[in-house]
Amino acid sequence: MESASEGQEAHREVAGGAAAGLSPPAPAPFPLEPGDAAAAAARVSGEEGSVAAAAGAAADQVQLHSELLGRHHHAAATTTAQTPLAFSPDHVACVCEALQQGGNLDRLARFLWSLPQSDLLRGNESLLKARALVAFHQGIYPELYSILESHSFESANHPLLQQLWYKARYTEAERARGRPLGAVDKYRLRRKFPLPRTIWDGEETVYCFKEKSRNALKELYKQNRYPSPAEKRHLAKITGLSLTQVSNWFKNRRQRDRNPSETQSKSESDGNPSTEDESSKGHEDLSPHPLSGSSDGVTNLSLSSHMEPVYMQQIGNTKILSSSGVLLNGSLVPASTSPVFLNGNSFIQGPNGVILNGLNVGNTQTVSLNPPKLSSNIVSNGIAMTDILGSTSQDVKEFKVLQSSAANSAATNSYSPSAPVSFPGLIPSTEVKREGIQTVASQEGGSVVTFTTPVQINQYGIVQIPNSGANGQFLNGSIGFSPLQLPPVSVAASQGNISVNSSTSDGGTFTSESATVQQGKVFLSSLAPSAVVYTVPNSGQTVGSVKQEGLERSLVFSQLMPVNQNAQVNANLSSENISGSGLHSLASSLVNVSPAHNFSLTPPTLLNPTELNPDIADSQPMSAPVANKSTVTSVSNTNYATLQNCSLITGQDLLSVPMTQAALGEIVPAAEDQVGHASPAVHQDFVREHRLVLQSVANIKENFLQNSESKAANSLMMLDSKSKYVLDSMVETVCEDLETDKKELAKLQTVQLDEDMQDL
DNA sequence: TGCAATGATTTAAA
DNA sequence: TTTAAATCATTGCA
Repeated sequence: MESASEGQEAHREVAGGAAAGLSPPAPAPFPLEPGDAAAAAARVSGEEGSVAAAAGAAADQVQLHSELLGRHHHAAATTTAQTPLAFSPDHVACVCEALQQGGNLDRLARFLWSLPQSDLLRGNESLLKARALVAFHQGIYPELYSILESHSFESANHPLLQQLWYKARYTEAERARGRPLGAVDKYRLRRKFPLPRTIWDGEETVYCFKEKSRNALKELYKQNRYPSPAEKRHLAKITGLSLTQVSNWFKNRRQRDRNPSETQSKSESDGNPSTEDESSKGHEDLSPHPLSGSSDGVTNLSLSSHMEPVYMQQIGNTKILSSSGVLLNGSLVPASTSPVFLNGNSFIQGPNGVILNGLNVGNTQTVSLNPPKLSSNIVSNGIAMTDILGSTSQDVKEFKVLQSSAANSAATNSYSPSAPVSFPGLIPSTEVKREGIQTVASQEGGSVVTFTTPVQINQYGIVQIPNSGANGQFLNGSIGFSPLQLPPVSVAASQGNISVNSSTSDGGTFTSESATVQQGKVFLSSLAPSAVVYTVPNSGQTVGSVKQEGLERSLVFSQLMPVNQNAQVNANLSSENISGSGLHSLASSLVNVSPAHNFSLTPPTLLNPTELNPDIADSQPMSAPVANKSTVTSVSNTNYATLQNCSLITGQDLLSVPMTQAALGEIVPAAEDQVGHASPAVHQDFVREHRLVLQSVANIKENFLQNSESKAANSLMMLDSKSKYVLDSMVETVCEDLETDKKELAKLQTVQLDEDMQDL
């Protein structure tokens, strides 16, 4: 039985068949009536009456057989076993099938009875199936069981034979008990008499769904509780379930998450505490959204340096670790203490530990941050704040800004789609659909600006404000939209929207769909593959500061960082996660990095980026693998400092390009190694990130390749094209001019883009 | 055998 | 058409 519905349907079919077509067991078989086989053969050959050559030949054979039958009938019956076979085995099978399909089991019984006991027919599956049908029809259940157990049937015949098996068991039990069986009785019979492997594929099922199907459903659910029809179809395809079953599963899952008190099972929710947490937190208040993100996609981790549970979240291509009380890429994880706000690509930990982007920084490698103060926390949703060069409030007056300032009490009230109340000072993220990005940004001043004309974003990450003239009214992100993150095609936004139709990107790392407006300025930003931006809440001083010390090559903030071969494994996945998901394998791998150096962020002082790192001023080329210095490229003057370009830029990093496919569709086979890494042959199910990681870490690759099927399913999770938008206020970023770096990066990325396009 | 978990179905609403 | 909600039917387990 493949599923509950199928099982139920199967039972109904069997019952119906018993009522309509399966008459009580026939008496002793009697000879085949002349013409039966001919008619059957004609039906098989085509329409009845349409004479074909094959049908004619079959008719001849039938005539021959009839003659044999006649002789047999009028002669000694003992000659049957010695009667030469008049039909070929194929013909016999053909007739059997035809009679089965015609539902004429009496005739089928006669036909079988008439056949010689020829070795040629022994093992003929159609014949065996016919014999099983007849045995069932006649109530000779031991023979039925024997037939079903004695031959390994093709999977195509399994459903029918399974029905026979169960129905026979039911009938036997009913006769023994003298009463009809209830559903539970039948179920217990099914458990008591499991299907023989000869008519069952052997795949274990749990509640009718195969475990791998359930895992696939769970994985997608973590990413997206409201899958699109296309996603549902794809999921149905890869799970072997029907679209209805997939829909029902999501429907039930959502419902039961909403009503944990009624149905929530603590034992069955993936062992994932965040799932329960989320359900109990009323995230369902959110309107349906393609990517809920939130804490659903969280894997419980145990970090040696951390007493609190640490969750791994994957949004698109972004893997995020967080302790409780961390705002992750727009998802709020409530905490009573030490909230840490992370942008999508980096990890920062509060006073009790360090989590960097994919890095589990152990006790010996620390990133010291000033104890954050909730009252001044602002979230940068994985985006690098980008200023508008030369812009003024007038310049951006066409942006529509919805007030959403956490620090501004007057503005905070109206904004609570997903914000737990226990997170004061945080500005919750806003779900913005990709296809129609509604920019809802916070602004300290509360002004409202609206785009009346499209905003254009060129391939160099420049967002041009319409009607702004040619004198630099751009949304320029020094680490903004990279050529690879946005297609070279400018995209337009309708009025009131900032629409970034990043058709070539689907990875969660693509945070280009971000906009922030504050203090009359518009920030459109994105993370370059090598850039990291994190916001450090401080004590509320007007000038924040960041100091970095000894941040060398080994400290990598890139999402896809080279994994240190000497990495210390500090993450322990739960058994379920380990067993079921390659994604988790990846995730665990990503945290297995042990930076060799420490750096600290000291109490605030306004630092000039150049002072912090002269390399910036020198515009050290980013041609891989360089950029080995951490750089603070901007310092907020509103309590937040932004670090950028802290990455160790390597070839891998530069090629850390998210998948270019648009949705949860086909897994795009990975192009061959772009930069000549050590692992040219990579499983094609992997998305590019996987591949790149694998290229870097051979031993991880082995883990990934253990189960390609699950990897494909997990890869799906990384392809969600939707991004969350964190709207913040009070964040002002000073962007550095990294044009030189950008150009170098652009070169490399352009090459990659070309190859991506070829992949597409 | 009871009960919880889980899949399917029905109904109403948007 | 999709969703939530309620409910039924089936499954799994102690």
